[in-house]
Amino acid sequence: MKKTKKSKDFYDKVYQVVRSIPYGRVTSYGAIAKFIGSPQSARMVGWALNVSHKVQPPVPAHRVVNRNGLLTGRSHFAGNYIMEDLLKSEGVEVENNGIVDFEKKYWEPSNNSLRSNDN
DNA sequence: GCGGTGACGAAGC
DNA sequence: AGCTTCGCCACCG
Repeated sequence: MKKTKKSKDFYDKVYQVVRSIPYGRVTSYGAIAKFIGSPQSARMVGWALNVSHKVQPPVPAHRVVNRNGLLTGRSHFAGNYIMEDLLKSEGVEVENNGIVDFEKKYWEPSNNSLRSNDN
């Protein structure tokens, strides 16, 4: 009964990592892609997040921004304000479509964090 | 089955 | 320093 995971594995990993993002933290597509094993496949991460809205438990895609810290995918949410509003609600300051102190808020995916949240 | 596209990223110009 | 091209691979027509 092998199911030939194919790309499903990639998607699943993306969701796992994104869900593991701590409150008030953000990460980048490339970081997730790299963590998965395809550092150049950052686009696939974005595509995975594109369908993440129908995945459950819900994936906090608003915590995922590009490597610049810009909210590039905000227009893919229910509203253009959703992503920014959610981030602000979590204590992440957003200005000019970008995350303030992105380096401080930046969270890098790690296997340790997937098992238990102990930073 | 192929070409165009994409919530990215890095390199090239 | 800003724009363009390539790569990556899955999805859509």
